[in-house]
Amino acid sequence: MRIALLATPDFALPTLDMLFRAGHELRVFTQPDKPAGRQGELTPPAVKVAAGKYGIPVRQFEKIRSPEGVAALKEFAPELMVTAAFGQLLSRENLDIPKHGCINVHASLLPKYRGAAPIQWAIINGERVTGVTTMQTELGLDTGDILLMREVEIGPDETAGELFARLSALGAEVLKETIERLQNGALTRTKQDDALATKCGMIKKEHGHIDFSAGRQRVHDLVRGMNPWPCAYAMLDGEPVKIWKTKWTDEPSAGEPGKCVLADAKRGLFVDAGDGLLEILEIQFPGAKRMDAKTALLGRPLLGKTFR
RNA sequence: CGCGGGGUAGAGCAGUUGGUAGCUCGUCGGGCUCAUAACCCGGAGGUCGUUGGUUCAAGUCCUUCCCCCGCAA
Repeated sequence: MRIALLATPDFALPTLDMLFRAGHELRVFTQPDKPAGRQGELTPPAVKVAAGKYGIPVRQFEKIRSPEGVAALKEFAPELMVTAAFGQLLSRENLDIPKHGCINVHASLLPKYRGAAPIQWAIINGERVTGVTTMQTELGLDTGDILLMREVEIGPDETAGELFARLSALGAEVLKETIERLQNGALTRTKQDDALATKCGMIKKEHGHIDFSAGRQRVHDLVRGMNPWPCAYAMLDGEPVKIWKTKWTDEPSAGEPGKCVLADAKRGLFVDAGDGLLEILEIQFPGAKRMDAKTALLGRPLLGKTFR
């Protein structure tokens, strides 16, 4: 089938790979190169790089809704359009180009977690289960009819990065099956129950500020959900300290949330999280590299200090 | 040249107004103990990122370059 893939970051790489191997006639539409890194070098989207390796033609648009974008799509004349973490809204004009319309791969169990960062929010909110949904793209934000859905359990210590990797692979699988059913005429549509819908926005750095009075589980969930980006943090002596990894303990609270109740290079770093102690396994101080807490403790006396 | 922080023993950090380097852990040897993430004694280990300079003397001041980290994008 002739398919236009609209995608940008590495979430879509397994999908790109799958479509390529399945032998579809592909063209990739993605975002323009953008400044990234310390030097602000112009960096191409991950999908563009990968497509280049496969020899798949790539077009880049600031707005696929623009006349230029629409014209480029029409020129390719796809039978199907696929979006996966594209990062742009589509117009009616875009959607009407392929006869099969557009299928979106979304990393949540719709109608829950419509929006930008479903994987991270699912973890931050302490969800035990999430998944991937393929849906018929409509104008609303992730509101179209559900085509296929697959669930996965979220591990108690799983990070957003780890779940991201699993769901991006799963996304490719689900899309593969969705396309096969489409070709066999075996695809069914299910309307979303808007009453059950929840929305999530983009993750901002401020969301990572840890409130140690929130309890062990909520802090742990936040740390997992913000890993690897942008990483949860707390203020110590007026400076932001990143908390990369934590571990639940059964030790009782000392009644002073944020306080380093135990800070020993051999035993580890234990912080009061309101309803008990949470062990900090990996930490990163300003200007320093990320390291395990016991190592960091060798040169920094944290006992008695308080994270705010 | 976007802004800022940093490169000191295997690891993490200190090193004040410039005067040939300390701490914690690890490591090696010995001791104590029923035992230990415990304790005691002793030892090894550093051309202080790199280049050039100032000085009687530089980890500590100035300079070149390299690398790491954060912010901003």
